[in-house]
Amino acid sequence: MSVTIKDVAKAANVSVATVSRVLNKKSNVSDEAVDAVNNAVKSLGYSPNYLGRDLRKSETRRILAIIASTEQSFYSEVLRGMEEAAQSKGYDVLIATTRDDPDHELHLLGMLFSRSVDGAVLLGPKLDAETISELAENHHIAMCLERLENCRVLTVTIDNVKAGRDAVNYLINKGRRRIGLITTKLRSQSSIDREVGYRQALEEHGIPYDESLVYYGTYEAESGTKGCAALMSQENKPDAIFAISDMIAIGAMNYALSTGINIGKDVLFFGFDDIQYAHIFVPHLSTVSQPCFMQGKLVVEKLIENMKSDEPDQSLYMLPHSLILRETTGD
Amino acid sequence: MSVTIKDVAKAANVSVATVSRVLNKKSNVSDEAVDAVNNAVKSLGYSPNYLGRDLRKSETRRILAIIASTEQSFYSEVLRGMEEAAQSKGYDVLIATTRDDPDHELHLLGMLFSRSVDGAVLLGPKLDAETISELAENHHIAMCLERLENCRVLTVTIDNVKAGRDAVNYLINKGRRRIGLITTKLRSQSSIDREVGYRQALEEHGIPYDESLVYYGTYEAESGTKGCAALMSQENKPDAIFAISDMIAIGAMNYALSTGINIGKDVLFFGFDDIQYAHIFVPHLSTVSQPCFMQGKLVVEKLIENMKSDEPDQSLYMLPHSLILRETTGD
DNA sequence: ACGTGTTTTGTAAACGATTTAACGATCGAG
DNA sequence: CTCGATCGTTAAATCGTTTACAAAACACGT
Repeated sequence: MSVTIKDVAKAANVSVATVSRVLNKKSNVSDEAVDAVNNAVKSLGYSPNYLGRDLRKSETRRILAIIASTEQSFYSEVLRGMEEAAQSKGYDVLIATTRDDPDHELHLLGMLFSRSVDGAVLLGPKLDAETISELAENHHIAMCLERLENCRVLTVTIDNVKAGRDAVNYLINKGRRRIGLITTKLRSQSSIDREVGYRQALEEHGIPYDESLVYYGTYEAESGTKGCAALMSQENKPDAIFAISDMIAIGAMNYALSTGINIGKDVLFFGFDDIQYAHIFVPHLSTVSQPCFMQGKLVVEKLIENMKSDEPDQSLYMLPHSLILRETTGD
Repeated sequence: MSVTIKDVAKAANVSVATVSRVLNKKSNVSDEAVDAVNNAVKSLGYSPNYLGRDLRKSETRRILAIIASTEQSFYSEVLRGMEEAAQSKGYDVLIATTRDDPDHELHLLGMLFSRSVDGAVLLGPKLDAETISELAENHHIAMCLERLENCRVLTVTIDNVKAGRDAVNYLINKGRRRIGLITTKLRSQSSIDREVGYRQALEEHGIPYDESLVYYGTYEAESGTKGCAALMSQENKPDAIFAISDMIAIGAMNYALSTGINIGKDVLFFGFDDIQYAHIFVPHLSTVSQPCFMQGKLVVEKLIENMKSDEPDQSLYMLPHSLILRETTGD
């Protein structure tokens, strides 16, 4: 059917071993042989079957990035970082989506178990810590953006507790005391951490925690709108709102805009992630910025190191975040 | 090193053929053998090496989606459609990004040439029509969202000419005569087509084409802002603006908002794509909606059909679009 | 006991590459 | 002139599966 290394060997009048050596730029091969092989390759339009090659070498030089969906443009920079690191080591990055289904996530990890990729990075896993820990014992798995409590897996993320604390501290230092929190009911560790940070900031300043200022919704913008409406329609209105994602913050601001609230004066808004729209939406949103590119780069670098070593690094790396101050905090 | 089918065979006291038969749920194998194999598999923690399997069967049941970057959340629905179709036929979808580099796009297609995937779908290719046509002669390639002039490749997209015409006709029917166009300098076929549609609509209504109403920029929101500023600061101001993407339209509206223009009355705005932010941004954006999910689904269905047939379908399928009317056209 | 037909099993040959071991040729040194 | 080292090359083993083919086991009617 299709042209194999044998056909090339025949056409070049050498053995398959010689063809292989030429293709892999090994030494010990005469100039004439090199030319003959290259000509044969070109004239036959040969390209090597990697299934055969990978089987023999038992490595594919491919890494799988498993994400929930491509919807969050937020992942984009992380993936770029991953690709940068991968490329510099001669690896490719493939992406697959779990559609928020743990079973499908497991199915995708099957590519790892069945040797179709050399390693996998989970960005926002749906599987539980124990399952992942066990799988990571025998396969090269890492996590990025999210950490999991008690998970024995190489992880690269930021300190979400501190980030939440920093954001809320900033609002407090701006003289605000009644700070609303809009978060999610279904909790990822990062949203839990951010809420913990929120509480710590209040505590540091002796502000009592008030559950009427906290709204639990979903990750959608609409949920932010609802949350803002709920918080604003009660007696004890907040004078600032911290949303655990920019999307939620933008939804919340939509409500504020529609009711004539002066954003940045009457009520301050703080988001999280610094997505593209955070500085397109008017008024521009103050937010916490994660080093996305660096996280992606680091996790792949460490993962590849692990693939070479037999004493795998299971550390938790936390990269520094920063506050981006824009109009919604009056800056 | 790792456990193979041979180890399982030994542990279960049967031949490798029997193990293979059990694993592939073939008939003609006794219940005792099935049990013995399953137990061995479980106790050894065996999972089959797909490199061996794929090599033997010379198929991987994987399809590669090649996109420019994961930034455009726009692709998300298309990919979901692709996955839906793929899954129902027992295929997986992998995603890889070209980073707008034709060389890298070719490198990724290498996965197809080297039999690491069975087919590839290009979403917004950087390679030229002739190159793609040639490659498609010997490999299973399809295109989605974008078409290429004179490209002999299975393609699923919408009729961008008609879509552009429909959008502009709508503005004209709202009584507008000076309709601005904000498009891009670096042209994809779809943006060319949309501009053609713009001209056709003007012509149909006897409105002369006025090049001072057309701005050529980039795909960024900022470019929309600049474009709007340019169009609005001249003498012959437009009374409506058609942007070839929502992102550009939102950027354009940012300028309008900052200068107190009454969007939806003084100036109407029409976007393209119906991205998530089109109905989050205030005022809500009127736009052209593509059947993203369906395009993804169809292209994979047709591609898989092609993989089974030896007379590959190279048709151009154009799915119907629709106009979404919101506040920016006064609806 | 024997042939016949039906399951169930095992053996061995692929699949397409890399790599090891072995070979003959060439060359320099003693 | 011979021996050992070096170089270019080849034949064959190997990677982990699937599967065509053959053999074995079993059931059954005669």
